[in-house]
Amino acid sequence: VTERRIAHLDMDAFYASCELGRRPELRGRPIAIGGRGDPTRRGVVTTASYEARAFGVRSGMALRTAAELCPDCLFLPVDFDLYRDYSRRFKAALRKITDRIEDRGIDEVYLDLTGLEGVERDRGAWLARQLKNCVQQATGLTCSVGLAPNKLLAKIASDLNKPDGLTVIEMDDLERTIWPLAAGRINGIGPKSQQRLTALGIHSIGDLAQASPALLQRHFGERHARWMIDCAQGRDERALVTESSPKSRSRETTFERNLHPRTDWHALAAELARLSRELARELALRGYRSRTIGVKVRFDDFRIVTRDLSLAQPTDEEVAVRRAAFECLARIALDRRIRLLGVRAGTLSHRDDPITREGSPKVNVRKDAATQGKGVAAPGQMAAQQHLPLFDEQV
DNA sequence: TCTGGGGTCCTAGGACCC
DNA sequence: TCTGGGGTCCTAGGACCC
Repeated sequence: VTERRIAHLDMDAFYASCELGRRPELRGRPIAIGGRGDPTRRGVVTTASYEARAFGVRSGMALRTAAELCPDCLFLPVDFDLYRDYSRRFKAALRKITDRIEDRGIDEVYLDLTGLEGVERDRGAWLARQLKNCVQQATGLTCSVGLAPNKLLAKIASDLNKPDGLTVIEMDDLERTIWPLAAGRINGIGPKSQQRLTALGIHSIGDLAQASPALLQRHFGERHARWMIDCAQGRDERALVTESSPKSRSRETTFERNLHPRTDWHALAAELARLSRELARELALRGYRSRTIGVKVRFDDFRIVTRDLSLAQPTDEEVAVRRAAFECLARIALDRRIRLLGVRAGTLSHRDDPITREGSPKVNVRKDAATQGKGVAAPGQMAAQQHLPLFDEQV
């Protein structure tokens, strides 16, 4: 059994780099990409150039906050079409080296270099350099590559020397290089898990490796604990996932100001209709049909509520999507101002798929505040019911 | 007016079926 | 009267990732 050689490739400050590729005269200036490119409006930074990062600007930060930290920062609106184009180009270029590629979003991939020509010479470092050259030639952009015996370590490695990095990690490097890192550097350990680990006195990956398995099991369950221990030991046997079909599609909007469920009902309903229309059009365009339509609401206190509805038959039609979406919304008790509204289509099948099941889905009504019918209906609920016919018939 | 938009996967209870 | 054990589907929420 020969050890695998897995690379993780991550584009550097991707959105910002794409913008600079199109407007090189901005090079050297602090720039931040996010929202509509207007820091007085609602939105967050998706990517900051390294010059902007020097001022403390980070992704996820409110645009307004970024503008305060870095008054000279240039703000640009998100242009997904441009980034998708760059994304296609670097992935197509890499595909000439190997087709064993796992797509991890717009700016990341894993590649399995095991057995490729030239890989045995220096454990893959030369090939990893070729990956970087290849991306550079195809896009003019830099990336960072991690090379390791598995995905877990390759991912950690690619993050160690950014930007324009190339980092090789072997099993022998585990204690020296990996164990000192925070547990949150493991892909899959996010803020919540990190906080729970900290409460147990576990900070680094090394702490995790030496923690009592029984303790971890008590706090995280058998499966999760097993997984964390394996990660801390650098163990990861997962193969690359080179093919996958989408599970869901969605559309959502954060309003410029929080909307009142009653006084702003017209705007809310119009937005739900618009999102439904866009979603249906996308389904039809891509040849998908959905059997589960859902709605998501984020209130002004950031609480998120979702409602799903399974349909008798999969659909890609605007009217069916909209009707289901309004039914879902009517089941949510709208007792606060609304910040975000979204529509989701799940349980996707393809136009050409054979029909796998027929008949109606099970009726399974969950008891929640809006469906119990006790007492007075919430204002939003009444509004939703009142306006349902209007938007159902509107084309 | 701090906190986007688009995804995946997991869990868990109840319904329902065998 | 009391007692089962899967297995799947549906729904809601939550963690996490890019």
